[in-house]
Amino acid sequence: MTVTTDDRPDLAAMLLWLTRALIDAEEPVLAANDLTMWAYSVLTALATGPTRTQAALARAIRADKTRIIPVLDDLQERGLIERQPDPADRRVRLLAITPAGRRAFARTRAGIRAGEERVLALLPAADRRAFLRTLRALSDVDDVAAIAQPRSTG
Amino acid sequence: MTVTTDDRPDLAAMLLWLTRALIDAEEPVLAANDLTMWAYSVLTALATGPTRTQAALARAIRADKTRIIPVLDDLQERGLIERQPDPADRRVRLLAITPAGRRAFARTRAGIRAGEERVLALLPAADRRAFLRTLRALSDVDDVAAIAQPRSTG
DNA sequence: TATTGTTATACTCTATAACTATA
DNA sequence: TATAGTTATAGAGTATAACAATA
Repeated sequence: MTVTTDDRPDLAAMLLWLTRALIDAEEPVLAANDLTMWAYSVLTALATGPTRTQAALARAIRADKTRIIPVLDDLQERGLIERQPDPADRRVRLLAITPAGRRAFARTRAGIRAGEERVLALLPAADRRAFLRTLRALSDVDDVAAIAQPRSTG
Repeated sequence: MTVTTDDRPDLAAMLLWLTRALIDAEEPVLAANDLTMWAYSVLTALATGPTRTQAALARAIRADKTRIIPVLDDLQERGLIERQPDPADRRVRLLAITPAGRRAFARTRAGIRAGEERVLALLPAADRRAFLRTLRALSDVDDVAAIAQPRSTG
């Protein structure tokens, strides 16, 4: 035989179902902290990364630049982030998370991580470590989509 | 310290990015075979599972029952599936994949698996095996969302 | 000429409600 | 009274185009 047909669902299908289930499970946690998934995504990027401008933020969280504007408006109104004009480039608005924003982020992430722990607890410790390590490696890959294309090394 | 804050992105975030990249990569394969993601999903269920009715199919692929009707119409018109009234229950229409549908499915899945192989090839063989095994275990879990909820064991 | 941020709009996707025909 | 399948519609989510300000 020329092709090995593993008797398993497609990789993307398995990933999609698992991801959807986790995101569904996180919804109540986000709601309890008055955050949408996008708002949490923004706080995460500002709390953990060097993001400064809105364009950089949009790239960091893989969102359209127009997508996040209402989100930023809301977070700013609630005092969770700050937006200040950049004196060096007056087109740009510099973003920063506030102490209140950092607290909201920490609280929310703790809830989300707790839910993830309950799922990961289904796995033997060694499997769990290996899974997280490999998943992290794959999600660190620059352009998975390009690698999946034929002749991507042209 | 009471809580271990792993220095990593949230599980769901890593999964979501990886999944999106894979699905993006599969789009050209699906297009080359004149199938949407939902159509491929339907063919997969009918080719690999015991699905018989539309309601069962909708449950199997986690879609709303109204969601798949235009998809079934199209697949039937193209001769890739058959829909026949069930003599035992005249409300029901029994679904079946045709030989042509089976060929289209096999061809498409081969293309999708090839793309997945290129991504999985980034991993050491042992990591790859462990990742697939664990992912399969997690995606086989009945209700991940319920497990992620606090007090789910009531 | 290109980029940042913004608004408005159009488009896609999905769920909801309402219906029929059967059970 | 409940279920399978269908249709039409409304809602949410997203991207696109066009704009003003600045580089």
